[in-house]
Amino acid sequence: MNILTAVAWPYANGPRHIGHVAGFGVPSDVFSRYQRMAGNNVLMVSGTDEHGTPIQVQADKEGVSPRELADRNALVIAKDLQNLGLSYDLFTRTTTKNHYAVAQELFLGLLKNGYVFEQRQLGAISPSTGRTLPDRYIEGTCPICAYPNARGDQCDNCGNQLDPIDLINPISKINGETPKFVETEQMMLDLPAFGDVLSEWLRKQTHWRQNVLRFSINLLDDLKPRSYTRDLEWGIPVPLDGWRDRKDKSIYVWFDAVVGYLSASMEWAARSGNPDAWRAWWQNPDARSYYFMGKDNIVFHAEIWPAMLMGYSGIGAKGGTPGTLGALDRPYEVVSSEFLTMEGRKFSSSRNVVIYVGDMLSRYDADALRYFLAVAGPESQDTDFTWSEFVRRNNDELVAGWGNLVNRTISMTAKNVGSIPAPGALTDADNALLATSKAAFGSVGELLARSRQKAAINEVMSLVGAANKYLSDMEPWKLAKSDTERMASVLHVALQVVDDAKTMLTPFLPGSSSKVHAALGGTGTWAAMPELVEVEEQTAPGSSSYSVLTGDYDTGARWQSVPIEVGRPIAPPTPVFAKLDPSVVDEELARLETA
RNA sequence: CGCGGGGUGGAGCAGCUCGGUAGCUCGCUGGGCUCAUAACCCAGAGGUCGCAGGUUCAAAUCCUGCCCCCGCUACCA
Repeated sequence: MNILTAVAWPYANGPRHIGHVAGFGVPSDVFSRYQRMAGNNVLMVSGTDEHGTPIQVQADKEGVSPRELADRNALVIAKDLQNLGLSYDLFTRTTTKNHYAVAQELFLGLLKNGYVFEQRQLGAISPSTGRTLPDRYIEGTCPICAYPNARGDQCDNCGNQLDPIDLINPISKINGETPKFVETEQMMLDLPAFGDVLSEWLRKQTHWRQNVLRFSINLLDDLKPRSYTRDLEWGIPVPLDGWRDRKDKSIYVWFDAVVGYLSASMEWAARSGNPDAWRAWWQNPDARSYYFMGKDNIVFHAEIWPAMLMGYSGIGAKGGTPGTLGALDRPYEVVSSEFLTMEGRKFSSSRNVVIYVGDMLSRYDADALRYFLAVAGPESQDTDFTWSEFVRRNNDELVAGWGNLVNRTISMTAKNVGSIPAPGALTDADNALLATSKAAFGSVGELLARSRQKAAINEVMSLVGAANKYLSDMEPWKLAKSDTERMASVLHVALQVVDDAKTMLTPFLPGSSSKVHAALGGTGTWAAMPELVEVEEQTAPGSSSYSVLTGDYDTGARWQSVPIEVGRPIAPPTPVFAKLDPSVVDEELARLETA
C-alpha cells in the first residue's frame, strides 16, 4: 500500500522546542519507519512554514528581511530534525518557486469552481506599515469588565470573546501604535459551501482518535467564510490580475502552509526523476494519507485542508470540475497529539519555559528523547515533561531494562562462545519465549498501524522484561561451568529475542537499534538516517539553492523475526545507552531558572 | 449553560465502548543472584478508582448533580 505521512510544517520564527517534536515529529517518524518495515510504500513530506506576520514582525525587530530570517531558522530547524533522526523523504520549505506555483494553482482551482469570492472586510491594520494586525497582536481595555489588558480576541479576565474593534484604547503589541480599522477587499474561502460534504465525510472517519473526531465534528456548527488573503507582503502573491503585483496582499499563511503537503510531494517526485510519481499517493483509492500534528492544528487539517481539496476537485455545494492537477484525495486520518507541558507549565519561549530540540540533543542522545516521547508523550492527553521523569525513564527503563538485556546477553556470548552459538534441543521455556517474541510482531505492528504508539512500545518493553526473567531463570552463567551445550541453547534463544526486540524498537529508537544490529554481527545500514543536502530549484535552474532533508530509507529491514545466523562473530559490547547522573535534574532546572 | 481532555496506591499511566471483588511501568521494604552500565530475578507493603446521590444481586466502569486541573476558541504545536 502507498502511505503518505504528512507531517505538520514547523513555523520558522525560531528554533523548535521538544513540545513541537512531541506533537508532530517523533510520532510521524515512528509511524513512517514502521510502515516502511511493514513493506509499505511510504512518502513522508514536510518543510518549514515561512510566511506570515510573526516572521515579518520578528524580522523587523532584528532589522533583517523576512527571507533572511526564514533562511536562518529553516536551516536550524532542519538540522534539529535531522539530528532527531526524522526520516523525511523530503523536508523542504514554503518559499520555493514550486510551492508558490502549487499554492496558486489550488487557489485558482477553488476560484474557478466558485468556492472563493471577493468581499470587503473590516480589519485592523498597522498605520505605519499598512499590514494586517492579527487580533492577538492587539490589546486594550475590555469593554465588558474594564480589564486593562484584554487581548483582541478574548478578555483573559472575564473570559468573554471580543472583537478588537470594541476594545477601548486599542494598541498594537508590536509597536504600541493605535491600530486603524479599515475596510479592505479580501478573497474568501466559502467554507459553508462544504458544510454538508465535510459533515458526511467526517462522520465516516470512525477510525480516527475519538477526541480528534469529536472536536472536528463540533467545529462544523460554526462554519464561516474564511479570509484566504491578508494585507501583508510576506506571503505568496494572489494570482489574479490587479492583485498579483500588489505589495499589500498575499495568500494567508495557513492556506499556503497546508498546500505544502501536496507541493512537497510534487517536489519530491520531480527530484526522483518521475514528475508524476506524486499521483500514486494523491490520486489513488488504495493510498492512505496520515497527517501528524498537535491538537491546535486540527481545524486546519480536518476542516480547511479537506475543504480546499474537495473544492479543487469539484466536490461541494457548488459542484465544479477538478483543476488541472486532477481530483485530489482527502486525508485518511488526522492523527493529532495533545500537548506536552514543561514542569507543569505551558511551553513559552518568552518566559524561558522551554527546552529547544537543539539544546536537548547537544546534551542527550536522540534516542533518550525519542524513548521518553514515545512512552510518555501526549498521545491522547496532555502530559508533562519533567527532568526527573526523563532521567528516571532513561535510567530505569531504557538503560536498566533494554540496554542491560543487550549488554548481558552479548557479553556472555562474547566471553563464553565468541560467536552466535547453535542451539541444541529446545525446552518448553525456550519455545515459549521464542513464540512470545514472534507473536509480538503481530500485536505491536497492529498497534503501530493504529497509531497507538505508547501501547506498542510498552508491549515491546514487556518482551524485554520477559527475556531478562528468562536469563535469570536459566542462569547461563552457571551453565558456562556445568553444561556448555545447554548454555549455548539459552544464549541462542536470548540472542534471538534481543534481535527481535531490536527490530521492533527500530521505529522508536533507530540509532540504538542500529548499534544493536552491529553488536549482533549485522552488517550494512539497519536504520537509515536523513541527510541534509543543498539543492537547486527544479523549475528555475540557476536560482538560489536551499537545504532539504531527504534520504534513502529502504535498508531491507523488515517487520519480522529473522533467524539469527549461527557462527557470526560476537565481540564484547560497548554500552548502547548512557546512564544519566541524577545531578542533571538539578542542573537542568537551574538552567531553566537562570537562562 | 462555548468546546475538548483529565482527576485510579509515592510518580507516570491502562482499564471505563460490552458493569462482576483493581492492572502496568517505576519507586519503596525484604530476600535472591552475580552474566550485565550497583544492572537482573522473587516476595511484600501501599488504592473506600475527585465528591455526593441514583440504577443494579453487583459500578472505577451506566445515570444525575457538584468540585478541581489542563488545553482549545482559528498566527504561541
